[in-house]
Amino acid sequence: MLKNSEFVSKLRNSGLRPTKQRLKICEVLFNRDKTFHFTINDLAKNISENFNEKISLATIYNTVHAFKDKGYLKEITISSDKSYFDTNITKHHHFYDEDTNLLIDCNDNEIGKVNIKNNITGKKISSVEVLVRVASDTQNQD
Amino acid sequence: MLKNSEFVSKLRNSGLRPTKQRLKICEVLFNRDKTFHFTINDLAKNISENFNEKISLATIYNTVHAFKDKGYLKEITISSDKSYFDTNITKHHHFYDEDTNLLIDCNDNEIGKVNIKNNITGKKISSVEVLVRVASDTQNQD
DNA sequence: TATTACTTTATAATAGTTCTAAACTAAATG
DNA sequence: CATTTAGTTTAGAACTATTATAAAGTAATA
Ligand SMILES: [Mn+2]
Ligand SMILES: [Mn+2]
Ligand SMILES: [Zn+2]
Ligand SMILES: [Zn+2]
Repeated sequence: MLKNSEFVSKLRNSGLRPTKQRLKICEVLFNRDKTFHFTINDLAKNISENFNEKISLATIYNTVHAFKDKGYLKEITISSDKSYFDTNITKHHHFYDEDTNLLIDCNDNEIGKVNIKNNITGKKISSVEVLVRVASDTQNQD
Repeated sequence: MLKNSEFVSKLRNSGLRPTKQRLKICEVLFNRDKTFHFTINDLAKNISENFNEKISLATIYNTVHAFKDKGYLKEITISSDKSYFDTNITKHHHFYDEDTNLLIDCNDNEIGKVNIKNNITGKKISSVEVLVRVASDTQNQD
């Protein structure tokens, strides 16, 4: 639940100018109680339907990628034709509901720590992500 | 290391006609000692460069998806713009080398069993996949 | 205020993938 | 074996998510 002036500083501190478009996107993404997952398309739709402002799709892409690069968003890839972004930037894992196409955060009550016994020689681990695909009992359960 | 007549039965048993194109793709994918990972593009290139036969890209897509549906291939999604297929259809996890863009299989010596304590109510787990991204020490380590 | 660097925008380009429909071929039928 | 049927391959078009372009606009700076 941040407010406008805080977004201005946040952007300035990141070397990003606080433009009208970026502030609107900040508001939509970060001015909430809970984190959430979205696609670029979700975000574009949200802005065009719920606000009078129009932000070009290119700007939405640019801004989301800029926010990702600055570490304010994480990208989660589920299927090759859809990319999700996550306002929860802490290390966490996901359930993916194949019936609803929704991502659901896991916490440590749900998935224990992943035990990596051996890493590739000469390489550093940049991330560890678990994806648990779920579907209703009556569906195709590949 | 299967041979042609075995591929013919395998395809027939799956309800797929053993066409020249499918048998060639079987040979390229399954007539080897070790499993491996590939993209559609890798496969198309492999066939066009190493064999005299020409298989249309549409057929390669069709066949790879048919093989996936029959459970002879697994699909692994790393990034939204590239989809990998895996001839190793056992449950296993992956390292992804961000420097080389290569997928590397993990076995139980490398990643312990993932402990899922609570699943979503009313849903069945269809898969559990761990992806460990690695990069060389000197790279950007997000 | 004037200058500069960055940003937004519409639109074009790109690339992976899927669709289409005609030609082709394996399997089934008689 | 000849015919019929259903499944398959193919080139190319279409589709869709994403990125590139370059001109107009805006924030920061001098
Ligand atoms: Mn795509
Ligand atoms: Mn794409
Ligand atoms: Zn999340
Ligand atoms: Zn693998």
